[in-house]
Amino acid sequence: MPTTMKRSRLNSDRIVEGALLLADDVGMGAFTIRRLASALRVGPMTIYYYFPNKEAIIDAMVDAVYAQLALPPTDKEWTHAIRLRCVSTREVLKRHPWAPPYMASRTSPGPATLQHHDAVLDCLRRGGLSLQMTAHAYAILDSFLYGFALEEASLPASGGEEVQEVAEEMTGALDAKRYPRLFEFATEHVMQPGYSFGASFEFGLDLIIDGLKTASQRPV
Amino acid sequence: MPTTMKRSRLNSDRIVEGALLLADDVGMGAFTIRRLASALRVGPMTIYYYFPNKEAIIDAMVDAVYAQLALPPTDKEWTHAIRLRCVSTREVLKRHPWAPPYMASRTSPGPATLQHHDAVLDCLRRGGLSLQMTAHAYAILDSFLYGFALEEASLPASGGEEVQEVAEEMTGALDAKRYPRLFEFATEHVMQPGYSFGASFEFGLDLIIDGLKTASQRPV
DNA sequence: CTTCATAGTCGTACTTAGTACGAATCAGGA
DNA sequence: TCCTGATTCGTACTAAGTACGACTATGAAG
Repeated sequence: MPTTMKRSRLNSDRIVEGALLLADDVGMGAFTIRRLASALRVGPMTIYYYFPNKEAIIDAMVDAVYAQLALPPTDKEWTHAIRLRCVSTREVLKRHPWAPPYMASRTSPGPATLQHHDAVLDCLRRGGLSLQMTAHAYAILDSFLYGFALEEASLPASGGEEVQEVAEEMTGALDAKRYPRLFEFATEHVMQPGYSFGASFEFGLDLIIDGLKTASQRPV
Repeated sequence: MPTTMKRSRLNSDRIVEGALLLADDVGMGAFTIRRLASALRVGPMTIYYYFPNKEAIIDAMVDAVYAQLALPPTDKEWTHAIRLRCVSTREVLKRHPWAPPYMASRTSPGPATLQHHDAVLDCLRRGGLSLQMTAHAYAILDSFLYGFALEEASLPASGGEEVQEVAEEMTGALDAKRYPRLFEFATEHVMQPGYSFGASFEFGLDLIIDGLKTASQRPV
């Protein structure tokens, strides 16, 4: 064994990788240096050889998330390209439900973050949108993406029938007289078979992209 | 002085009030029981007479935020009523930039929260939207509101020219060759006089409401 | 093969949090 | 006056982030 030593050496990438797994698993509330170190089987202080502080680790985590987002393909019409990028973003954010608040609030973007933004801006500009319309489009789309991910993150594993079960519990404790519409909504929609919060994602995404397309075709 | 004693007694409302002020001021990262107690001029443990733990305080804070949101007026067309409610929500969230992640993720809603949701659902249903379309509308609108507030919260006091200054700093450290579109966007749009991120809010809100109106008028 | 500089790792300890436990205080009624 | 329940808080335990400096292993120089 020439350069590979018995216990593979630690490095920043391995730390970020472990950090993502830990955050995905326990959430940022329980994400601590000590737990991260423990997961990596090193002492807590070892982390500080590679990162100056916890903030820097979170910065790197956020950039690692951006790196997973599909860039809008350059050979498609901008509406289709952006749609693919947004669907990909939603998939990634489902894997990293802790991420949206951190993605929206970082002030020191990493290289993957910059590259991603540059690619999205390029897609919109090449699609013929004005700078003003590009700004609107990007703000609206990302607000929707972050907000939707935020809401989806609080749902119980949005796949199965757990949503219905939770809804049943909550509805039981609900005053049907005081909140008739909530009651109606819960019993006649959420608790129905086939209900899926996620279904609103594609509907909303298409609604927004259609609106942007129309607006961008309007004369000044 | 009959019932009013020298030092007004503490109570849950006063605690929540102080908690909102503190969180608005220092953010949730620095929001601690000790600081809250200090601001209220009591010992840290006094808080625990009124709330079982920090989580319960945050629940109460979130409900207090919901209590500030204007309900959609019942005597207007649903699109106008919802629009007013959304504009109000955005104003409130600007005052409480810490709130969106907490509002989206609470699992024990308070009375103001329930009432608000009930009123919004009522507005949409009375406007003729199907349950399915109501679900879409609510999910999309709130995603947009939370996401937009989340992004706006990370901006430097979105009013003045600080945005331009920060943009100039960031642009200075930016590789214009590697990220040409970011560079273009920063120099030719963000740093221009009159730029305002917030301007995208009303544009996006109207785009979404228009889309919802159109969709709700389509046959099944 | 020994020696040593260096990269990498961690033991210890200080500071700040949340909060359990129970003692101290204070107001009003008996 | 004395008791009782409502408040308030002092003390202390546990868990974090992280400064500081010591310890170790590895590969280069002699």
